[in-house]
Amino acid sequence: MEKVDIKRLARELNLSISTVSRALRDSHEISDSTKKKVFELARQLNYQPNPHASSLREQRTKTIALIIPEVANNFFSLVIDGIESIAAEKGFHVLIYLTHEKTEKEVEFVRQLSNGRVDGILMSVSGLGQSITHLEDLMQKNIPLVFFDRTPDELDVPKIITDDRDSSFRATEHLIQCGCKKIVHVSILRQMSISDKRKQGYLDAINKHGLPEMVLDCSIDEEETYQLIKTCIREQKPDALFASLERLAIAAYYVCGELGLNIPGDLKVLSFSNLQTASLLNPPLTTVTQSAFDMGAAATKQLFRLIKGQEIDERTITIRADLIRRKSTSCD
Amino acid sequence: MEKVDIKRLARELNLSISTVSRALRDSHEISDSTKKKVFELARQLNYQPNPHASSLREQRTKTIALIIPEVANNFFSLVIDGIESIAAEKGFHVLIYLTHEKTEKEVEFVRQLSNGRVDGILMSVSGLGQSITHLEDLMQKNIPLVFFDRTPDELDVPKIITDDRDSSFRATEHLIQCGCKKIVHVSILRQMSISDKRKQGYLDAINKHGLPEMVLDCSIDEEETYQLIKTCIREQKPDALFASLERLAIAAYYVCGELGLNIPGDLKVLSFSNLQTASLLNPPLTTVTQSAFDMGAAATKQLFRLIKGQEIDERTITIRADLIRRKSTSCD
DNA sequence: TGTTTCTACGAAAACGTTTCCGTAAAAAAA
DNA sequence: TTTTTTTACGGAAACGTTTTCGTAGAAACA
Repeated sequence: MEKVDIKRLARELNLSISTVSRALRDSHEISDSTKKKVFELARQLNYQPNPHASSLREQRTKTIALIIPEVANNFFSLVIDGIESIAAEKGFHVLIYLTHEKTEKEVEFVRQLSNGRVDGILMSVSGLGQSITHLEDLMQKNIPLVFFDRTPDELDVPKIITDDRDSSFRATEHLIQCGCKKIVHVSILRQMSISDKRKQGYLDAINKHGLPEMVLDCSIDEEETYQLIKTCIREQKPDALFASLERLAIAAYYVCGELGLNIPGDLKVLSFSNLQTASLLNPPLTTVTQSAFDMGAAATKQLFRLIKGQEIDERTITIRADLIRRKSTSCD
Repeated sequence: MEKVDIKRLARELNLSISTVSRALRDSHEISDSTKKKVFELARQLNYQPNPHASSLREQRTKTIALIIPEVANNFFSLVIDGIESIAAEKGFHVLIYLTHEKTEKEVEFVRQLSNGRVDGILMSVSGLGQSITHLEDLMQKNIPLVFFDRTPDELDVPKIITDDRDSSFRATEHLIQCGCKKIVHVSILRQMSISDKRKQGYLDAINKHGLPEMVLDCSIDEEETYQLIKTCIREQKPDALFASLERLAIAAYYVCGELGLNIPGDLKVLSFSNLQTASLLNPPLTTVTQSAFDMGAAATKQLFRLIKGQEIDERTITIRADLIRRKSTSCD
């Protein structure tokens, strides 16, 4: 089957390549009659322009890249949904890269993207607190770049974030209103600004009400985390556990199962989470739920503004998270 | 900041473009001394080749496309993980497309990919039973193509599937062994071969044991599905519900909550599902769990074989699903 | 010494587009 | 009628690579 490119169309129609190209792009320089002929043949042969040739010539790719730590995670899945909805609408393609929380991978991906592969990059950084020179390099190259959720504080870049401190504060006050006196905040990845903000919201609420600060920093390792939580619950006997991440709450549920503790009777549990089945858990889990889809959509819209060269008014967009009260923190 | 391309390297080193290109690709035609010089400068200036120029010239892109119905779904999230793990290993890039179960979108994506954008395509089809001419077109163009999970029976293509019939049979027998006599199989998207196979496994087991066939076909609409399940449970009073899809089991859980039915006392529930939190539900849900990560990885490996032009021995790879027994089908 | 074979490199074509520039013929203006 | 403008198109350069082909000079061989 012979290849179908512009050259072929031109040959079959006895036209020049330039004329065919212009006809396809509906240029005013081409007469309606030839346009019609070109369109007709293109349709017949199912002509599709070679995107790499176009990208090379036009110096734009209609493609964006998404770099995230992981995908098997309700938050990021929903974010992808939001991103895709906007990208598809604009006819853009989306490349996806998973760092698995490894900065080296992030550095490598960024390097790969630094020479015209994409028109812009959306990113939720892995392991913050690490070196950010690769991100600075990217900015220097003037590649449109938008961060979401996990953003580097050190850089002045467009970002989409959750009201982490405030929602954490509200969540903590919810626990306090339920009568909890010993609330432990469980967190991970201490280098992440987002964890810090959540912890800060907790601390602010705790201090406002004169309660004791109880903070547990876990590691990345699942098993170690499980043991830490177990020891904490057994020895410190908190009456509420506020998890900064979904997987920490899951671990807490298992620990309670093992220790024979009743939720919410013995321990109230609350977590940042995007679990769709939160209300089906035993017991239904009270969550602080981020609008993940909206964050993805907002980030993408912002990125398109940058790509189009438009000035952006708000460099930081904050999207409110909702506290959804369920049985794991019920008061009776 | 001046652009850094091969031309720039050549100019600064007083070499020709071809020599630089060859040096970068470590050709034996270039002396070690010049190679060293070229590498050094490339490193200094952080040279990255323009991928579109390479793709255009080489007629290969080191990019694959993934077309799936949705991403906010545990199964597909894990599949993506599996795909990415293999792709990253080979230095390939992954484009992601979501059809949201709409065949029109699938057709459009396929059209967009039909002219050299990618080296191959991985796909789980949307709404089977629809027209498949767009897939036939793709095959005619000789674009490497591998299907997984939801595959079109009509086409002779490489595919990765679950042992849907067999695992469904085993699951149904598990319910029967628990003493269930009125087992209803709930399914959706009746045009999907995968649904058919699951239903067939159920029917085979039911008939083998001389029990009544009870089949409920739901629609895509969430609310309608909910009502159908509710009516079915109330009027037909099954003692077990076998859901072909995760979301149907979720709906069943809600229905039972509303009707005040006890799981597993009044109704045992079992479902195909990749929910990570299945064991934390109330009650823990017995699942038939596909090895989603492995399916993604296997599909990608298969695709790479096609891309390399290797003959593939097994055109259909079946990956076994596991029945994980939990409390929702407990016998006591 | 003369001939052949390597070695190491340069010129240029090619990949498939888009667009700048140029120009006949037709139309409009003078 | 002559001049100017417009219309509709063709030629060729350009995007940044890779690779084919060609060739000086060095090395090997006779």
